[in-house]
Amino acid sequence: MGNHGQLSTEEALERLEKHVSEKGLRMTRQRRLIASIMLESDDHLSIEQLYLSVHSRDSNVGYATIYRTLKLLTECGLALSSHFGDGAARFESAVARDHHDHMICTACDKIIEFENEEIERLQEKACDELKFEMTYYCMEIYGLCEECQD
Amino acid sequence: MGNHGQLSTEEALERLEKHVSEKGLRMTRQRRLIASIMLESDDHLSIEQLYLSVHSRDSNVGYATIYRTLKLLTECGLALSSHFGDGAARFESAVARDHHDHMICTACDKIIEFENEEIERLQEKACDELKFEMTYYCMEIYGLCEECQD
DNA sequence: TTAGGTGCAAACCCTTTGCTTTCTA
DNA sequence: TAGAAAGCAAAGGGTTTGCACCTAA
Repeated sequence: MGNHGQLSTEEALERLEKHVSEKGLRMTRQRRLIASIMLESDDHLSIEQLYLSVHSRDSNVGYATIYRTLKLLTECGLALSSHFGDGAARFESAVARDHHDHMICTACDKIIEFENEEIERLQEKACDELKFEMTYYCMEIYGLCEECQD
Repeated sequence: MGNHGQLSTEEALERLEKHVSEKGLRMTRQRRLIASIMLESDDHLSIEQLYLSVHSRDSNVGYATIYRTLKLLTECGLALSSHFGDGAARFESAVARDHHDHMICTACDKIIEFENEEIERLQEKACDELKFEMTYYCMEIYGLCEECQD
């Protein structure tokens, strides 16, 4: 992992531009817009939420561009995707904050975030033992949040 | 969690029958068939694999019944679903073995299973602290397996 | 006998793709 | 100016649903 450190949106955009130009691709208005909305959010955005935000600033952008840009962002480590409960993917900034995990309430769909360095250390140890080279991981705990327990 | 203990297929079927009758539902040939194939497998079965197995024993069973039965099995804790890399759901027996987690090689799609009680203990602790009542969890580590590391 | 279940096909939803037009480098 | 990206709509893949017929209890 080793992606600790809160990059600013500008620094993240630079990283994206660098990544893009290294791959012989091009930076566009849409990519910048989508990236900055994604990076400035603290939430787990669904594609639809993202689409709506983007659309409110540039009503020509379509879903295809959102999907394509998100793929780019994920590739270069600026975004992380999850599939809580599943159905649609959700994305969150990978650089605005340290890695964290999720508890998902199956009654009200609330998402509680938590960090646990000890668990991360144990995961790294488990990977070492099995000679597995971790790129990223996700841990999701499903159950009932305090309010939803009968 | 607390679902340690290797139930036999028969015991698991009894549990399913009990669950089904408690809900005022009915036990059918198809449900028994799908459940036993699912429960006897050591693998992470895709719906398609399951469909093929089931179909080879009863060629009338369709996908709809597989999906509906799997939902039932998941509900009563006999099956667990995951979405490795995502796309299609995969299911595995929740009672044939103790809980374990997965490392998924993003190059060759191999799935490595591992158990780590220490991590489970820390998860429980994290839940206690946040007053979250865990039903189940999944931890997936993505990366490269030994053979796929350049 | 009476809900509930099955099977089939159509519907759905999310995501990807093909193609033409537009724009970055 | 060449080649990548956008935008649209259509295609795809997995999953769910509606409905007529069947079956467990």
